[in-house]
Amino acid sequence: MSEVAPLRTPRAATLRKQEHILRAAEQQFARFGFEGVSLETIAVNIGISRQNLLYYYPSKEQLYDAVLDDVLQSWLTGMARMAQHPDPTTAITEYVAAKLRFSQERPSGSAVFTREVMTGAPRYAGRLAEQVLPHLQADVRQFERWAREGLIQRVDFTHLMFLIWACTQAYADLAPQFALLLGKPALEPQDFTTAQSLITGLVLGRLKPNAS
Amino acid sequence: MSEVAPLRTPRAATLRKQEHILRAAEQQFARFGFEGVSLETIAVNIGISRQNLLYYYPSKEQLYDAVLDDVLQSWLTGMARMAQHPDPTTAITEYVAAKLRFSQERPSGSAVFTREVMTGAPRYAGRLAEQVLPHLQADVRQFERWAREGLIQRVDFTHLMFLIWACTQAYADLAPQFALLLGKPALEPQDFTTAQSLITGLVLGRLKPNAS
DNA sequence: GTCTATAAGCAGATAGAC
DNA sequence: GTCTATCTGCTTATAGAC
Repeated sequence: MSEVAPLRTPRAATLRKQEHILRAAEQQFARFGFEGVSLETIAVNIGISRQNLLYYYPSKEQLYDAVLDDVLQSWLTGMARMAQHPDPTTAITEYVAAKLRFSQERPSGSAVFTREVMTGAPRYAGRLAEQVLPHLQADVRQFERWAREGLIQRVDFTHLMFLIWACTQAYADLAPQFALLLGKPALEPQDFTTAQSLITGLVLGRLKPNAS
Repeated sequence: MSEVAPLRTPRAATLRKQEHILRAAEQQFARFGFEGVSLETIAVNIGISRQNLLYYYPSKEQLYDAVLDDVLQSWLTGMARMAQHPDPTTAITEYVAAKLRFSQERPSGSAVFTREVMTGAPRYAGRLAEQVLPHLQADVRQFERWAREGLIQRVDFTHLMFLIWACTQAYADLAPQFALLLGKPALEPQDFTTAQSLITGLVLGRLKPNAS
């Protein structure tokens, strides 16, 4: 009976260590994908042994799933927020800004997702459909509402969301390439500002009611 | 002396087999990245042995380099073509169309690149700067010329190219996710048509001289 | 909780027979 | 050119001492 308590309520130190492992794993999976990462690399990266890592996450697959779940939550909140704004200009501007901020502050999160999708999402197709699809549909319905109210032009809003994702995620996934071609070691805050106004301008310009 | 000929001019069968290996490798590297692919998998995929594959490509790294080089050539021709068109509307429309066609017909090629870039392009940073950068600069100069002639609005053309790449490549790299969210097993020709008019509309709408 | 030791398997690459 | 055999090293995972 004295065994029950420690199992149900892990100590703060345990939670912190799990979080630490999770972040290190996110960065490694982002760069090399599930198959390309060794638990040894993740472990030494944060100064623990491979065996100790396996104590906290019993298998490589469970660790990977935990990383994906952690990233997904950050994604969905942004999508949920857009469906609530009454004004399309504000909603879109803030959504693009939030998505780009995520790319800037946590590029690994975006990259893990992109890699998973590129392999055909074998480990994640289910959760993708169950959790992302409802939010996507809610956002598309919001676009349709704005269109009916005459606030925006009508286009294929699902594909428009795909393109917003593509543009904002590129500033995480393809950041090394962009930086290289800009002749700098890494993207600077100014590049994200430029990207934000450019992406927002592209989308809002196309949706403006009086435009063709 | 009779040894020289076969070494210098490989027979047609050899060339065909190299090409066969190259295509199989491209698909595997696209899905699983350099570290995630085994030569065994590539070999059995086309019905040869791992050792026989190593006869044609002496190492995994040389095979990977050959794949990247093959893909890069297809990329650069499209970029070179845009710098030649006198009319921005035609040039941009055709560039987007060509880029999307590549994503549709050869998604693996795009994915190998994206994966390489996402790992920080350790094997490819040099060639990226040497071969892609000149074409990017030529295209940006063409945009600047159009802007001086009053044919288009002035924006940050380098980042605009980044966004065009992001949008068009997403229809290769993220195609599985898009298809899943659209409720179909794979993207259909109609989806690429929708994407093409949407992307072209976004870019041309923003560059239209009389728009803000 | 963290360690050492080790199992069991697969990777890339080479040597040499045919 | 294609094969069998083999080397070396690294991978995930487990067993068990402390």
